[in-house]
Amino acid sequence: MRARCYALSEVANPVGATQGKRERLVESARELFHEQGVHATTLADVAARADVPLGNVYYYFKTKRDLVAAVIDRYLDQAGGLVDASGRSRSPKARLKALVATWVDQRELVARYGCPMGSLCGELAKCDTDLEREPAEVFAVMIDWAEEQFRELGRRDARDLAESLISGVQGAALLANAFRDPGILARQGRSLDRWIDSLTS
Amino acid sequence: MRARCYALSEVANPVGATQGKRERLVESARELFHEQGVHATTLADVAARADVPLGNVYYYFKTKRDLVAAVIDRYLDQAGGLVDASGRSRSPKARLKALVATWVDQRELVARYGCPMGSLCGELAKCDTDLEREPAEVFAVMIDWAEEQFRELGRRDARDLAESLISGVQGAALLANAFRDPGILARQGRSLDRWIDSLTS
DNA sequence: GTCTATAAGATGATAGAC
DNA sequence: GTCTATCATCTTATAGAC
Repeated sequence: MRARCYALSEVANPVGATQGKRERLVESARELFHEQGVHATTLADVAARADVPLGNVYYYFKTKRDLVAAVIDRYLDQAGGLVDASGRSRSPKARLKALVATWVDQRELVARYGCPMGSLCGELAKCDTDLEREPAEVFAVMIDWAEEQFRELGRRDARDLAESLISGVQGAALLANAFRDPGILARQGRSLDRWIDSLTS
Repeated sequence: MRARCYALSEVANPVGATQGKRERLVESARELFHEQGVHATTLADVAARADVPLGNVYYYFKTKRDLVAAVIDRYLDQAGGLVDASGRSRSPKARLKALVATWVDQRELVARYGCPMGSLCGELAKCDTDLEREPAEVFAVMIDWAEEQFRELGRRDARDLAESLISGVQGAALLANAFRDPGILARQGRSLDRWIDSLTS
């Protein structure tokens, strides 16, 4: 919902003076938060990557916290898109495996910097701002969606299974990052696929 | 190996003038890194909790990086102890479940601040220091140990299973932390227990 | 070994010209 | 709306008295 507000202001002035500066700032921040972490990323870093003067950042975001919130909103939208992208045409099992594949396909990036959402979540969970709980919403979107799929499979324990799935992906991402080894994510992805295939209603 | 060196200097002067100050500093740092994260924790914070004047910290640790390294070493020792603690008397399956229980028993703390080692690992993975890979050693100790247990069960795919186990625990810890819900860790712990029980050689 | 004071540098945020 | 200059603060680290 918050995301929509931001999007609207962009749409209202698509090629105007602001020229997607806000958009560039958010994307630059998202990348840098992933690569270096929120705390280690300065507003000067973000401004430089977005090719925007430092002082101008504050025109778009009153505080650094607001910029972080905007990045979370982008992930929220992305999670929604990820979930929508799994078309209704295929079977629930295929859809679940498609979700897992999203991480496996990005295993090089994940091994280098961790899961974008997972690492952001871990970092913000330790913050004193009012953002601690926000990234959990992103996971909630994915878990809810996975739960639906498991329910379509006729599983009563759909919620548990959904938590297991996301939990498995996130754990694999963490280990892959720790060891800088994309192979861990690939292997765990195959394990999860086999697990999904083996499920009976 | 690094851990032993530090320990020796303590043993050499168990109740001397330094009076375990170094020990207090490491333990305070460990707690604060867990609660707030490494980046957000200042040496002043550590000094205050350890009841040591700020300037004195630098007598024990030349840089903040060195203090972080000492905390990792403590986790390495702890991981070794955790693994040793699982006595040889019980079955491999019981030993594996005992490992899982270690996290489940601490679910309140994990839900609040995340897995101590997992969150440290995630944070350091993004660092530019030479410490990025260190926390992975802690996981390596646990994975190697779990692999042994699975091998005793006669599993050829012991390595994969060991990665799945630790990955499952870490993912559950991450979600529990994101949602501030110890229940997730409890449920995933039960799932992992059932999974271990269901394994055949 | 212990501690105070402070230097040196980085960073979030603001004021105000254009 | 845009951007420069700068303030105020925080944090690592050091110098040097005791």
